[in-house]
Order: sequence, then C-alpha cells, then structure tokens
Amino acid sequence: MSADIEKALEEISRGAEEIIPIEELKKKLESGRQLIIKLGMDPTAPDLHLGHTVILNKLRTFQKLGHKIVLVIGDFTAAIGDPSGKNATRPELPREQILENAKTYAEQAFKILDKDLTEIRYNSEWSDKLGAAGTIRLAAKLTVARMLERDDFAKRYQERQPISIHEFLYPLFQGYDSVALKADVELGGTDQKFNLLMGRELQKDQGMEPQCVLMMPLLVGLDGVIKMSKSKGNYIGVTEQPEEMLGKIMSISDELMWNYYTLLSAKSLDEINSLRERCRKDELNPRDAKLELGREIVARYHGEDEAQRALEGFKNQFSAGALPEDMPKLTLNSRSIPNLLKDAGLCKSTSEAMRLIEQHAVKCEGRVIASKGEGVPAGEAVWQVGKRRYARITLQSPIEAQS
RNA sequence: GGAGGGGUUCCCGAGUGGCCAAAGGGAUCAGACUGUAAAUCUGCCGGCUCUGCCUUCGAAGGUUCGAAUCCUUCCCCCUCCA
Repeated sequence: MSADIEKALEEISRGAEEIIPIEELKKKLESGRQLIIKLGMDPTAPDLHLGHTVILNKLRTFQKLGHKIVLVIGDFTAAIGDPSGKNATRPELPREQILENAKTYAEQAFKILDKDLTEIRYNSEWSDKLGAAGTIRLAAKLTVARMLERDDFAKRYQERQPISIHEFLYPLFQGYDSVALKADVELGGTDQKFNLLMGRELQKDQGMEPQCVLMMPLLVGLDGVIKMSKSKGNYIGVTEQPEEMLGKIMSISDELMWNYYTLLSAKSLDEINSLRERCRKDELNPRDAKLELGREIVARYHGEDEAQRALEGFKNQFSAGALPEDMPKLTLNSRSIPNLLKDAGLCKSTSEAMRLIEQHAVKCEGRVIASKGEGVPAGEAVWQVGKRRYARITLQSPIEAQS
C-alpha cells in the first residue's frame, strides 16, 4: 500500500467509531477511481448544529481526497420516519415542509462542504418508481426475524410498544438508495448501523460491489448527557453568532470538552493528547484549552477575525468583568422596572422579572436593584439580568418610585 | 368487532368535591462558590395594572354555594382478545 493511501486511510478513520470492512475500503481507495460517498439526510430538523457537522467534516475529508459526495435528501423516506433509536413511531411530515427543510439543510451543509463537488439527490426520484410491486420485491429481501434483531425494534417489541409495518420498510428504502446511486461508501451515525448495512445487502443482491460503511459517534449535547439535538435545546447551531457560539462552548463541562476536541477539532490526536496531559499536570488551565477549542470552531464558521474578536470579547467580559461590546440598544417608555425588563425582552414576563429582582439578579449600571418599586431616572442606562442578558436602554420618562 | 387502561402546569408524576396555581422528582432560570466548567448549597419555577385579580388539569356542555376531582357527549393515546 502506498504512503498516500496509508495517509488517506488514517485521515478517514480518525474519530470514526467503526468502519466495515476496512479492507474493502482500502481496496476501493487503491483502485484510484473517484468513489461515490453517500450521506442520507432525513429532512426533519432544518437547522444544522455541531452534531451534524461531525459527519459533514468527514465528508469534507473525502472531498479533499477527490471523491464525489452525494447528499441524499430522504424526501421519500421522510414519509416513513426513521425508526432508528426511537422508542416510538415518528410523525409524518407534510411534503412542503420536507422540501423546505431540505433546502435549509443543504444551504447550511455548504458551510462545510464544497458546493461544486457535491451532488444533491432526492430519493423520491427512484423510490417513487418502485411502485407497489417493486416495494413488495424489496420487502421480500428481508425476514421478520432479521428485522427484529434490530435493537430498537427488539426493545419496542419486548416492551409491547407498537411498531408499524411501514417502519420495517425504512431500512430497505435507505438501502435501495445505495443501489440506485451505486454508492461506494456510506456514512452515518452509530445508530444507523442496521440501515447502512442494509445497503450492502441489497447491493450484493444486485450483483454490485457492496458499499463500505463508516460510522461516526453521536455528539453529546451541551448538557453532557443526551445527544445533541435541536429539540432538546442542547445544541450549538452552525449559523449562530460568534459570541453565542463561543459562549456555549465555554459552558460545556471539562470532560465533554475532550470529546468535542476529538470529534470537532482539526488538530491531530497527538496535539489533543498533549493539551490533555498539560491540563492534567496543572500546566494549563482547562478553561484556556476550552477557549482554544472555541476559537477554532468559531473560526471555522465565521473566519479567523471574527473568532479572535469573540475571544477578546469573552475575555474582557468574563475575565475582566467588562460589559459586552454589542448589546441591544432600545428606547422605551415603561411604567415600572418589571415592565421595563419585559418590554426590553430581558425577561419573558413581568412575573419573571419580579422574581429575578427578588433574587438580586437584576442590575442597572452595575448596581443591584433591590426592589421592584425603585424609581429610575430618564436617560440611558445598561441593564443586566443574570450573567448573560444585557441591554442598553434609553428611558424616555422616569419611572416613579412605588411603595 | 369485543374487553380494559389512560389523557394534570416544559417533562415525569401525585391529586378522585372546598385547605389546589395543584405534592414529589427532573429540566430551565437566578444567587453563593468558581474558570460563564463540574459538583454542592439556596431560591424561584402560569400570567397581570401583584398583599389582590385573571387563565390553566384532552374538548364542549351540565350538576353544585364551590369541580382537576361528579354527570353527559365528543376527540386522542395505549393494552389484551379476534
């Protein structure tokens, strides 16, 4: 095996949970031809977050090696809803919603992928043509026993949770995508193993060279417990502002930071291990290691300058206690402090504002507001709620003190 | 088609006529401690013109001085039998 192939394989394997079978992948790479790399996307969540980028980064690796990326938008299969890792049947999505989601998805994916080297396909293109007869032929490829081996189905079956027949079809259609595209490699999360392997089965059945399967681990969300997902609110979106992004990365636990380093950073494993070792020996404050991770990730989506700016802002604000550089500027005319906070969007409701005032969480020009009945003179002032919410508010007329 | 179980505030889950804006836990949020980390402790945890008022317990009606709790109809979910 040549040194180039060796290097490519190393790059591809990095951070991967599992590659099946690695020998075949080696052979494919050695063949020298342009490989077709497939990634299926279930267009249910339109906003891309760092969790999705783990796999997109891997696709980018393939792209850099000159291979062809095919993003398969599962507009057909979305009508089924991927049962992977679910303990319940998924709701069906309306068609327009699917297309809308897919569009947003693709746009955001191009923050990472080279648009010119990426092909986007919709799987309804070939799946629609199958028809009822084709679907039955497809369904004949797999036995119920095999299907029930799947962990998620097995679990649901055992727990007497319902499994709809159509959910059995999902892996088959996803596998059929690989047949239609003649995919060489398919990427996916570890929860996709069964579906990914189905592609191999069906391709073999068609007398094709079966695809290799590369699985990436799921990225854990900000809470450090469950996987990153929009619906759980524990995510960092790729379109988020630099400050927001950096702030969120800084709020993850130290332990999670190393996981993020492995899956998201472009640094070599050696570099990462060295950082880790230095933290362990107290030569490096874990906070600084985290700042470096944050800088790298912000730079990826917003550029080096923006990252540097966010980094400085963060240091000033939290290490030196300064005010953030840009905060919302508002002109208001409110009748009491709770109303002011609500009007400014710093609190959801006046009730919440009152609670926060009682908890000494509200500051005006750095001074803690002791009572909701305090008077406030007209003019500009910086208001702060908690550690993160700020606004520069110009008050048109003074707020009278109340008892 | 038949039998049974269930829908409670962000989530889980108690409550079966007044003491219920609704126990307990979780999540979030805030305060203390910090490195805007974790852990820990404390508080808050429907809304408002806030010592009071208004809206919430699947939906709509009804009984009652008073209903999340009782009655009627409807909607939805689940289990078992076929």
